[in-house]
Amino acid sequence: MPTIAPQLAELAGLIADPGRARILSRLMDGRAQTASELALLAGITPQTASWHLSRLVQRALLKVERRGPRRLYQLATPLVAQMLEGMMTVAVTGPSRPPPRIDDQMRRARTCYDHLAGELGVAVTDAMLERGYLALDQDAGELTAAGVVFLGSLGLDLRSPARRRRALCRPCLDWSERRRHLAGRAGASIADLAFQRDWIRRRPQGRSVEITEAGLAAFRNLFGARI
Amino acid sequence: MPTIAPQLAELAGLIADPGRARILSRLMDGRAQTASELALLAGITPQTASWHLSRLVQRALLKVERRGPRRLYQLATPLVAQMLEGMMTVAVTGPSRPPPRIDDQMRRARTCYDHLAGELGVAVTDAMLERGYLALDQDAGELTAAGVVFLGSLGLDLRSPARRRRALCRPCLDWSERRRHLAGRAGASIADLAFQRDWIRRRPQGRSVEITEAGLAAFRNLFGARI
DNA sequence: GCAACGCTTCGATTGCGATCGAAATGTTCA
DNA sequence: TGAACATTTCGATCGCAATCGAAGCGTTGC
Repeated sequence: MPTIAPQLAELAGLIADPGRARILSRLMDGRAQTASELALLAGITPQTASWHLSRLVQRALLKVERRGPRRLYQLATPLVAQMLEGMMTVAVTGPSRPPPRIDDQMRRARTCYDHLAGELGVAVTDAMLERGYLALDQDAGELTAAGVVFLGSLGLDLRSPARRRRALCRPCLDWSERRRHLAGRAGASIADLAFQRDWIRRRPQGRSVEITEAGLAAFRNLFGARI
Repeated sequence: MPTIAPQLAELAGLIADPGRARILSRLMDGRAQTASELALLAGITPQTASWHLSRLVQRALLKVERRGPRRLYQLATPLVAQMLEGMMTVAVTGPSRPPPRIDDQMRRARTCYDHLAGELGVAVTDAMLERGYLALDQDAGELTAAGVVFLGSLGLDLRSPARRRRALCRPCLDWSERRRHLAGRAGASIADLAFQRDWIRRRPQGRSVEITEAGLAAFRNLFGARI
């Protein structure tokens, strides 16, 4: 009875190394990084990092792009990000885990591949739930008619890719807040909007984002988020 | 900058062993198995299996229940199943992976923790999509009004747990068919129904299920599934 | 063409985890 | 209480993968 267990084990083994795990979680925001940057981040020498990166690329967890003499690495597909997101969720949901000391900026606001996470992500999601724009349960979610109208008023048309379908969303379990927040196409659209309108800015390194003055006002007034 | 990378690596390391991976994928159907059965399945001695199982329990991937002199192991939470499902998806989505030889029965019909998968799961999902009962995209899904009515006619009331919310569903990427199929509360309800009405039966071992004569007729006539 | 730089390949070392035999523990039933 | 059985603990062995120094490769720019 051949199963996929060997492939599962192989995949897990690729993530099981601390250095590779650091690299992968750093790339969770979808941006690309050079090999040197990743080596520095992972606390290993460039040659070791190179070996790790080549394995990750070969197994198609990462893709690489040559930019001049340097190579830029990033997650191969959103599917990989989603998988890592699920693993992180379980990783912090453990039994009597020592409370994971998480970077304050990271906890405050960050991106989770394509959508908002941290206190900001949860606050926005809570506000949308309260206003009846959204329904989320354990493993599925739905934008209400009022929600479609609301996002439409912000200039987001979530019907664009496939007009026969309504706007779709899914819940993502936040590993710092241990609360569900909005992901999926709706979540990604809101994050895009926030960057476009300069409500949030990426910090030079790390996945955390900075909430601007305008952003704080927008999230509070437009969304009703308590943040 | 403390991150969750170490915990991610530790978790992955727990899945990275072939024996443990076999055990985990065997338990993906949510049922419990004894330590001996799992040892036999994984092809290792009972003492080695015991060591693996204790690690999995300690890290809260499994929970154990004592039934007389034997111990029954099963996945600790649905969250773990969902994580493994995501990993399996990536595990078979690799680049030039040698075509994973998958057990025929397994490919035909199986359960994925709480919902239908394999050809059967995909066929039922396709039929529901065609009839406009369902909308699925990359990472979210939605039951239409017609879908709620349809499932209601089968005796399924998906509003029960929380009446303020509509019936919710999510897509699950099938690792044998490489196609999306219905999961979430709606998917689980349909699978429950199928077991209750004896449309499908669990095979003594493994996660594959047998489609009964009545089941074949039901899936074809009631759902319009081409199977 | 040559130097500078980023990255990769090679080779040798090291440490940790998987494994199983042997023995201990625990549970049920007579 | 004692026998039968499932499971766990202990101890020793073994193999593999992570690591880094040194050297090689490839690209860019002068």
